[in-house]
Amino acid sequence: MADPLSRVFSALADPTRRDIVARLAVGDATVNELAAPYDVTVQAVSKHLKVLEDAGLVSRSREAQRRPVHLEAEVFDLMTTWIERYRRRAEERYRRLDDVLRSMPDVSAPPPQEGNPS
Amino acid sequence: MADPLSRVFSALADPTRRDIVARLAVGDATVNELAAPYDVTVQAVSKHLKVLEDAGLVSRSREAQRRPVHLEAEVFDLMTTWIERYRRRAEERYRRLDDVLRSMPDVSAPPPQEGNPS
DNA sequence: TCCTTGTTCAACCGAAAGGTTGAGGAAGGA
DNA sequence: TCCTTCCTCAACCTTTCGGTTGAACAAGGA
Repeated sequence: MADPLSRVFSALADPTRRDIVARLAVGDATVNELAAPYDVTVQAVSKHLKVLEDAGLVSRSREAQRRPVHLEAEVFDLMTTWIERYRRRAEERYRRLDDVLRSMPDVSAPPPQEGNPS
Repeated sequence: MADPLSRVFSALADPTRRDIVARLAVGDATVNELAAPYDVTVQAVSKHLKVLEDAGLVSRSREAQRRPVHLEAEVFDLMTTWIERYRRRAEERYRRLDDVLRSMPDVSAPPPQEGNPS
């Protein structure tokens, strides 16, 4: 899976990885510390971290034997930019439809008040 | 995969599905219309739409034989809320560390590592 | 009624994801 | 030097994912 956006979304699609991100938002941590709360092996958590690292969400440094993991906030922008773009369009489109409906001569049909278009 | 957040992130982890969302931001479309640009079968696109629907990103109505697909913008909030929360925390933490570094008398020794609750 | 169009369901396939165990590398400390 | 700690790599297993083909269902139109 080459593209960065897919990697980020995919990385955050796993609840354990989101949990790890949440934990790292508090402060840097080592793999062992991160693995403690879960009943999976340290190797599994190490794999999760690799996924997060490949997505650019996390970086690892070296400090004696330890490899402290650090959360990188910049990549989040990639997602929010994408999301905002299409959400804005969808909402504009919805608003426009709403306007059209509102400006229509009332045809005995119920008015488009509190619109749920499903 | 039960939780809604995982479903949404997972749904958008696929480039074809993001493409479909982009297409739907312009306006509603049928499965056949959505499938046209890709060289996969209509069934494959139908599956993609099911994933998007299960994530709440899309809804399908009925209109004669056609099933027009509609983009639902609300679910995006689920993601942005999550993302913003941890990005903000990460940035605060970064800013705080920055302040600490800036306010430190320049010692030649390595700085006291920032709050790591181990 | 039968046919055509649009869509979904079911079964299958290969590749990738997420987990395991076991071994190995890197960096101190005794 | 040898030992211990922390971490990653490699091989394997099972489940899920994205795709296929083939059949079926739903709703007009002839």
